[in-house]
Amino acid sequence: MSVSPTPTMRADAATNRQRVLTAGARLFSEYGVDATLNDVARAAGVGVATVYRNYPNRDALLDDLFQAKLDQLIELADRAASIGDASAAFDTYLYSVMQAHATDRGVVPVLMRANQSAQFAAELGAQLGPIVQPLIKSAQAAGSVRDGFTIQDLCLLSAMVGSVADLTRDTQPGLWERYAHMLIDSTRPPSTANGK
Amino acid sequence: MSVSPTPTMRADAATNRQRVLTAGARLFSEYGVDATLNDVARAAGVGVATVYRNYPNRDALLDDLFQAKLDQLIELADRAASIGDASAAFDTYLYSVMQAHATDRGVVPVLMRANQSAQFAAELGAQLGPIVQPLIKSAQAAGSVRDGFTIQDLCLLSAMVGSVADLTRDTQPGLWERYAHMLIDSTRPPSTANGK
Amino acid sequence: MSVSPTPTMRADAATNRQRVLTAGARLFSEYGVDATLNDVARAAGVGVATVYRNYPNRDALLDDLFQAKLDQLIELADRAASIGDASAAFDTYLYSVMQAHATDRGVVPVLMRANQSAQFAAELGAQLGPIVQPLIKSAQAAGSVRDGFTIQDLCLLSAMVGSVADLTRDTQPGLWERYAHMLIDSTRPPSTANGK
Amino acid sequence: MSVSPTPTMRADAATNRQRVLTAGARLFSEYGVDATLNDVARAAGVGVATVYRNYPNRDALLDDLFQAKLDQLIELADRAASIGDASAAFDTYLYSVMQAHATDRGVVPVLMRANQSAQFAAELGAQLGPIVQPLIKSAQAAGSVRDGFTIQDLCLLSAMVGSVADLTRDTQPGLWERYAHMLIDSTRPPSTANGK
DNA sequence: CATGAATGAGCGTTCATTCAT
DNA sequence: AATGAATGAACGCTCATTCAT
Repeated sequence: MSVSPTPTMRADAATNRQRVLTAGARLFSEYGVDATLNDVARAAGVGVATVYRNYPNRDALLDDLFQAKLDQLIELADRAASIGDASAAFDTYLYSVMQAHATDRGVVPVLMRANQSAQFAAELGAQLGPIVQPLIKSAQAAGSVRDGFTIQDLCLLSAMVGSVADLTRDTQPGLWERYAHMLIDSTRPPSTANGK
Repeated sequence: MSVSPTPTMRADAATNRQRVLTAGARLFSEYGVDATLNDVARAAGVGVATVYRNYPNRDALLDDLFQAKLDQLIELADRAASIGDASAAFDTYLYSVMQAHATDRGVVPVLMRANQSAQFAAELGAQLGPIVQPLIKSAQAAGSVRDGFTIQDLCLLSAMVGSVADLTRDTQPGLWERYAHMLIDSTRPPSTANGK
Repeated sequence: MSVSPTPTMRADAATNRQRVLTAGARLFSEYGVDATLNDVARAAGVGVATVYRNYPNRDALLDDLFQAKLDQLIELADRAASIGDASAAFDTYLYSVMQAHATDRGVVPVLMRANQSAQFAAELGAQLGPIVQPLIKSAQAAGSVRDGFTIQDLCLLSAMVGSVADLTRDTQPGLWERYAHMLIDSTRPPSTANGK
Repeated sequence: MSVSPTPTMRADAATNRQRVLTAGARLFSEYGVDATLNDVARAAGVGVATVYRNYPNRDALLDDLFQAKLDQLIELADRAASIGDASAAFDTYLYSVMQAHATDRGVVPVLMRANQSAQFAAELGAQLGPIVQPLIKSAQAAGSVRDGFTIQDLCLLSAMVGSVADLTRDTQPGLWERYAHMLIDSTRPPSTANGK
């Protein structure tokens, strides 16, 4: 006796939604957010209408991608959190996020909607905060990150690296790293005269 | 006693060309480079074809805007150069460029073509270099700017501020200044154990 | 029992493609090849994009029309070939092709691309040759067509009739027939001193 | 001492009109009637408005070109008429007109408006008739041109050669001559049983 | 009266979104 | 529920024609 037809279909539907999401992430990552939905559909191996069944419009897909990207950042944070040394953990995390921004053309436009919509901002804070906040706090306690450094700083510093990468990708592909390091340095506490 | 007879007729055409340029600058500044040429024409109060007469294609307009923006930066540099103190001059210049990026959405996409085309890069270097290079050198000599800091750094740091401004304009309009200061700080020489 | 499942869906698409083709043929036939693709779309009762889905550009539509017109000529040739008398067969064919050119403004510009592109010329030769060549050969053997008469002659003679029809359609609709007969006569072998 | 200013200006105006006409003739001849009026103006070395001052619209220029081309045909007729032998005179004239059509892309569209407007037809008949009619008549009297051959035949036969030239110019530039000869042959009287 | 800059309707084409199958 | 063909508004751009100089 089958477990009713719906579960099966749900699985199918869920699969399709996931395929669209994955394809969208990949295309936006490689070609930027200008990729057309037809391209996404084709890449996902489904019809356009399937995309629209799952996402009423283009933005809805981006909204969902937001969560996906966010998950990615959380994953990175979890990994960094497992590092013993607080300073290293923070640096690792910040650098990995910067790298994500630099190599994935989709992160900025998808994720930074947080800065344009309170809803996204709240979402990001709620999900990322509990993991990243401690990372920052610990690093501050360890003296490797200045006071007043916030999660938003972390996000925007990374976005900046992403913007540099965007501008220089074609001509100087690795250049973003120079600025990544500069920005990481800028998170350090201001040096006092005699160290301490 | 008029200098030459032709300018009379050109006056109108030149006016229109200028109106197109200005309108383009304004639209690109406010709404980003995605503004359509029809929009530019409407904003300039001229027909589409007038835009196309002056600028055979979209890029040509950007090219011209490039020069206009460049002139703006040169103007800023000249002003800064007139400041006696080398450190203050540098800081003033960098900040003013950042401000330009932050308040004008057109600067980055128009000016940063330098990072995508050798020709623009050369132009920028040739025109800006002679004025800005001394600014940097003097500040380095004065010990307020780290060695290895280049004009490109200056451009990209400013572009970063522009990207932050882009992302936060709607919700936190003045936020870019926070990052402007952070980045200016990052141009300082690394602190030695006992400071200065 | 259906042959295959796909045709079902294709049916609609194929219908539309056919409608576009037909509308194109009609418009080009009546108004010449200058008819716009928007006109074709409107005449076909479909949106512009439907035209573009089927034919990425104007030439693609002409390419397809090329084949359609070619099929028409082949049909005419087949019909003529079924006539027993070689001379009558040739005359019938030539006249019918001339008639096609005279009454359909689209034939010349669509079909005569053969004279501008080797590819089309080859296609035309390959498809029409095997049927028309015998027609010519037989008529030559029967002494009603001069030696040296080629398929190209046949095409160009017909095109000429088309051009006359074009020029005189409005004022003297049937005039082309006069020239059709003149040209058909010009295919006869040169008369020898003592006739037959 | 100037002969009053107006005559001078008239001369200027007439000169300009002539320059436009000449430029139009040349451009249409080389590039076909699709050449833009701006092109014509530039080629004539005048502003567009000067073109429009002389010709209220594009067609008006073509109308005037009509007369120019007509003059050309008259000139050819005059030359042919000076040939002693009636048959040779006719052949020469017909061939030269065909040549004009074949080498001048403008002749057909400009001159053949005669077949689309009674007015032009009348004009053509009135101007060309008195010179060409005798040419035909004499050739008919000499037995080298069939009865019933008219001026219109002459025009349309030439137009046909022009159309062939148009179609084959790019790939087989000299081919039109083959058809010119064929068509000239077709003007001969039908051969009787015993020839001559 | 000559100039050539300006106009705007219209072309070919693309893409987010809808709808028939 | 899934497909992909169909839609039409909108873009970049051209050119016959008009108008300010």
